[in-house]
Amino acid sequence: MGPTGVGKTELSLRLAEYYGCPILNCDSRQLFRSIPVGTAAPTAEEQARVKHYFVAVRELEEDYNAGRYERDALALMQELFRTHDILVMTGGSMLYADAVCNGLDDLPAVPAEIRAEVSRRYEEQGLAWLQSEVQRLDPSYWETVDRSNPVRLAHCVELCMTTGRPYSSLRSGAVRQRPFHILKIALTRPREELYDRINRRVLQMVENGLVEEAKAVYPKRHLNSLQTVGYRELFAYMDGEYDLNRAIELIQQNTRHYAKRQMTWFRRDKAIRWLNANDDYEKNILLIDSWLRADGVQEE
RNA sequence: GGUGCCAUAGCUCAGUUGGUAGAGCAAAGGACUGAAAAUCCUUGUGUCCCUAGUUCGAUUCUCGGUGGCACCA
Repeated sequence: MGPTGVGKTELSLRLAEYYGCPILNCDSRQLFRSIPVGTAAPTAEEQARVKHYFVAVRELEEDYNAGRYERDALALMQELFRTHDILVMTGGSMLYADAVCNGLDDLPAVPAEIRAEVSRRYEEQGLAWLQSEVQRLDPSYWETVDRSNPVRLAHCVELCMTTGRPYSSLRSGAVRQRPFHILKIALTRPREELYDRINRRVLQMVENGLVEEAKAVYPKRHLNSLQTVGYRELFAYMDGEYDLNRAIELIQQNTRHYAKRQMTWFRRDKAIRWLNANDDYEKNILLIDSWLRADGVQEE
């Protein structure tokens, strides 16, 4: 793991080469086809070095989420562990990583008409409607939920409507035991350096054709998969809201914001072991190897 | 050269009928079990451009200066 732009790709490639194993992508946007430039997906050359899974395997239209990722990842890992002792998973989507490591509670899929209904009433009646519905349908969740967050409230209402039960009664928060050992590693580097890399990477993406890529998917801009840094700003630019330079500045800024949110999540996870992104790859790989030995995963 | 307007938080600006000031953005911190590159929450002391004057007290009024903008020559 590690914030966007910290340098995960190259270390994960070398680590996978070292152990002779494939890489499972854990990035909620690299999963999709059609947006490789803006999501900094592994290139053809990188994928030629190491077999990758979960890269460019979903259509933008698909309703994908962390729960589906958990199931897909566990199923694949069960297969791969038949022929590999070690697997590398890399990516910055923390909810997806947590879904694989700790598991999510079993929730039914929300029927499209319920989702549409909730979304319509929220648009018509605003946050107050969501708030009063949560108070009515799930008073216990109301006590703890972030009451200004429409996404959280809507999710609760959708599940109450789908199941006829309070959403909170479906939540156990239980951590699942996995049939494999997990070593969580995160890369870090000084913030100034990280922000500088992000700023430069955005410019590089534009040189690599990000604007053209965004133009190609512009007709699909309302899809959830395209509610993504780098695309939203360019869609707004194409709508004439501001010029290209402004769009680029905003992409840089929003990417920095994203990296900051990722850092907040990492700091909370005490299981994470940290690596300095400026250290030699060799040094970091040896360190990881020693952690695996200490955990009893690798034999001496 | 003349006249007018402006000078307040990193940026754009508001405001103080004279009692040392506050919004948005930025930035920082945080939350987050199915939209998660999403969504949401918290945090605002800064020679109020400089000098002198009036005043118990000036960022606020007056004179001068400096810088910027506009108009007229």
